[in-house]
Amino acid sequence: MSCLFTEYLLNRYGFRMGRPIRTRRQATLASLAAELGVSRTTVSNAYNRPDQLSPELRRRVLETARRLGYPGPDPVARSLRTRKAGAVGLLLTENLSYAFRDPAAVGVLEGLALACEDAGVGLHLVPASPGHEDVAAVHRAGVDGFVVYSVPDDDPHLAAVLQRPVPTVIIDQPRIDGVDRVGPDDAAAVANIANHLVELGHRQIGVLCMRLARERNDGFVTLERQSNAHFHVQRLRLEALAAAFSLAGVDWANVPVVERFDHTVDEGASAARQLLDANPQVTALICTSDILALGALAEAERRGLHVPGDLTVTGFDGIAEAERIGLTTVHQPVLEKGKAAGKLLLGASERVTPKIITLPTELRVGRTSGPPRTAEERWFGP
Amino acid sequence: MSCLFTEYLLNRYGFRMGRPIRTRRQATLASLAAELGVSRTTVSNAYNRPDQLSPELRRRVLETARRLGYPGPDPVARSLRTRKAGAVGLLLTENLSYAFRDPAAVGVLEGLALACEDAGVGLHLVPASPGHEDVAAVHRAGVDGFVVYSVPDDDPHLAAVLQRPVPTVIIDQPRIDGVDRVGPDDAAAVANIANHLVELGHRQIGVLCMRLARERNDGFVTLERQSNAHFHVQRLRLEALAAAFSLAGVDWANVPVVERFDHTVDEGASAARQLLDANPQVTALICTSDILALGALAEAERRGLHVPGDLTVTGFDGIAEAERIGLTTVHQPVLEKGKAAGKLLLGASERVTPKIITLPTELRVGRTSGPPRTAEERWFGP
DNA sequence: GTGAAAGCGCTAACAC
DNA sequence: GTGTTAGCGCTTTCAC
Repeated sequence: MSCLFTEYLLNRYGFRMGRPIRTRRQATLASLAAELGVSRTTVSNAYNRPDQLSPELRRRVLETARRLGYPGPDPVARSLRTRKAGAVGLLLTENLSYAFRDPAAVGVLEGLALACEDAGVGLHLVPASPGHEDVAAVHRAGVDGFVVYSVPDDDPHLAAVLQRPVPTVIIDQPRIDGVDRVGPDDAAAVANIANHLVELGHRQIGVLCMRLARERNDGFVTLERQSNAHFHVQRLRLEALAAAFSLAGVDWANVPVVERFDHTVDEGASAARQLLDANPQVTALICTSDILALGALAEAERRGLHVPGDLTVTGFDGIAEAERIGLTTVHQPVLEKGKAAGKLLLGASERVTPKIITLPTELRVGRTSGPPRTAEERWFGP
Repeated sequence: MSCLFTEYLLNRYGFRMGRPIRTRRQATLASLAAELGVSRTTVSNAYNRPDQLSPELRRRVLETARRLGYPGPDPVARSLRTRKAGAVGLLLTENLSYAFRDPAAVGVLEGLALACEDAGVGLHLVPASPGHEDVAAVHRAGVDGFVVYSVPDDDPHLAAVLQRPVPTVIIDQPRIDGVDRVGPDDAAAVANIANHLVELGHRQIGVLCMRLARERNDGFVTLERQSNAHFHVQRLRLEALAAAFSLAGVDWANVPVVERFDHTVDEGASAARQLLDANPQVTALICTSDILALGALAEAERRGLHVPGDLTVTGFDGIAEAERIGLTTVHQPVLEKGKAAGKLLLGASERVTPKIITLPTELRVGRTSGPPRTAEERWFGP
């Protein structure tokens, strides 16, 4: 341990235990070569092509490097020369906490990280502040490609990414012609859940959805805002719901839809409260994410509503906690989504035609959906 | 949108819609300068020091850049020149899934990411495969510093990090002299929970803990393995428990401790099963993480044990789900941990004396701990 | 098996 | 306000 410590000081400050060495951090491949009386090529080879040296010479090089506190070839200089950064960038705009608090997003992140790990490349999280239009961070990122996860179609960071001369893969949204994309079959997924509710007999429904644009609008959503949503996944889900319920005779214009900017369980609860306060007749609450659904369940409990007797609640994503409590939801393979994006990107160097990967989803009926009670049952018990 | 598409193709492949341009990707700061008949400095200034140019000239430069498909200064070349990578590396060895499945780890990640975002620097996840001793990834990472999160003290990646001439901050473990560290006051935290259980009257206890070393050992843990653990946080927690219960007259040598390599709810359940099968007399299960505790609760339910009547279960970390279900646990400010590490690192350039930050923890008594039932009560009801 | 030469693309003094 | 000069530290043909 003490050895690690000593070396750390030596490398970081250029001295051992208070005894300063000539100059702080000067060792370089060239200086090492000079010290050894060999050429820079040889030193470089000692690190990158061990088979091009005699083992003995190599040992000497490494040994001297150690003595001089040379930490090996500088990664940045190497990247410049080889034109490979050894990292892929990840852009997830609009509030980092959004990403890390959502297990579905974390799943994507994990999948992507695994794919990167397999390929031995780093994953560079681009600092894209929320309001802050600090596009510079995108320009500053030394990466061989970008993965963009679920951003609005008018995101300036996205525009900056597309300007960079490297391949890009978009997960979920937005859809851009000519750019690789990985996403679930949203329309089918939502149709599934809608049909499930229709068959159970629900006609009085309400919807809780995530943000539809970059500006905050915590409250009811007009039809216009629904169809102008800049997050096309949310737009698509609403459209699919509208289609399915219209077919069942429900007038979509009368279906209350409540939006939340922040994606948290608490916001889900408050959204449910807002919706139910104004529409107590609702028998089913469709949420466009499990997180929101978890909040809706909490609110149902607070109101003393029995689920699913008094209120059916459904989610979207299939996160672990939802599964543990038996939430009816649409499961999507988030890990695979991230992995697929990673693989697509890492293999994208040569391809010219863009690739679209659509992942399957699965309706998982749990304990939170059931037929609505009749008014009679509601008053007099089942 | 179509505009984005066109530009993307132009930048990535060097042509517009199938019409190839001279050579694929040649535009560079120098070529731009040549085209414009100005010096490279001027072009550089157009991007980095807008105040050093006439607005008119700057407009012309940017306009020409756009026409030529010049995507702005190459980040890697810039990094080489400025000696700033604009990113910090994060090392979390030993299975990435471990990190992403554990909300406590995700919290740290989030905090760190927020700190980076504030500073406008990227967060570079170093691909450190589990068994794979691919230390090269550490050497290849173009970063200005490293944060190391909870790795064993004999981790080769850690050794490689300390060899790099950049500042380093370690979160949780290991402790290394001379290296900055951020962590909770583990000993106090564990003592708290131990005293809570002692006061409730528990003397027949069992412990579920996370991996203690790099090799897998799913099962009971000898005293020797406990005191040789390479993850000092786990070692410390066990030692603190031993101290507290010994004081209460419990012979620690007889306390069953079950270890799990993988950190998942399912493994927590199986560990609980293994422990309770062999020690049915146990009245309290102390888990060194909430994840394991969640599993223990599931197993208790499966066995028909009433919590806390038949079995008390405690966790560690204070993750959101634990809070929602009322788990008795020790809460630690994971987000702050990540943030503190980030700030420490980002401000570390000038400091020479190492800094240790200890974060407070808090015992949160929930619904899963209570006094043990007497044998009589167990058979005949409360 | 080893070395010399030629940059990768950029920024930062400092002079004009 | 603009240009000249020097590298940042490395890899990579291609001769020897």
